[in-house]
Amino acid sequence: MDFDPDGSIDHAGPVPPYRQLAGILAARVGRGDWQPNRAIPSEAHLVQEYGVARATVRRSIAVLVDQGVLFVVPQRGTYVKGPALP
Amino acid sequence: MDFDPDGSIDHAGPVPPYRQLAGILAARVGRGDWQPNRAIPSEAHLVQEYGVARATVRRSIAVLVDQGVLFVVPQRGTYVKGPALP
DNA sequence: TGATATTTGTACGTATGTATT
DNA sequence: TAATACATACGTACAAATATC
Repeated sequence: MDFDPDGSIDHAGPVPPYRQLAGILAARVGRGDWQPNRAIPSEAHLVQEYGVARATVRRSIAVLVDQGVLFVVPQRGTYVKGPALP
Repeated sequence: MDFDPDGSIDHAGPVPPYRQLAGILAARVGRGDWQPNRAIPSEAHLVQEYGVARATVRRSIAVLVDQGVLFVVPQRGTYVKGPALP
């Protein structure tokens, strides 16, 4: 599955929003919207930007954490995974 | 962490309910309440039995699926993982 | 020192969809 | 046809840690 980094969420289609958002965010990481070891927008921001519930945002992030694309620092933010820091 | 298979959920303590329930269910599996390749009670049943939200039950199950204790068959039920069937 | 804002963690309840029985 | 069971999503609330002022 390939997603458009500039796409929006389709609440009617067969692909659940959390998968769409995971794909969109992954595409944005791949495009370089956010650099390695830098924070992506907060969950609250993504809720506003994509018009989904926070639980949906968190589920999308969980998918990408599982895939090794992002990592979360509690009470700090969610970051783009990069090469190990020396 | 070890949990009492006959314990209940403490909503006040420091251990979040989803972890408590995961521990309790794991203890019940270990004790043999449910046999391998047999279904455990439904999510709705566990909601009633332990007095937590369904999201909490699902989160507990997700932990145990991740640990290889249970597996889920959509629209069928949640099962105790056992040795591979011949 | 204290207060406030931000951010993620957890939990609740409710609703609808889909597949199976 | 109806009931059951899991999948997904919404909104809301409060806690805890961190950052800032």
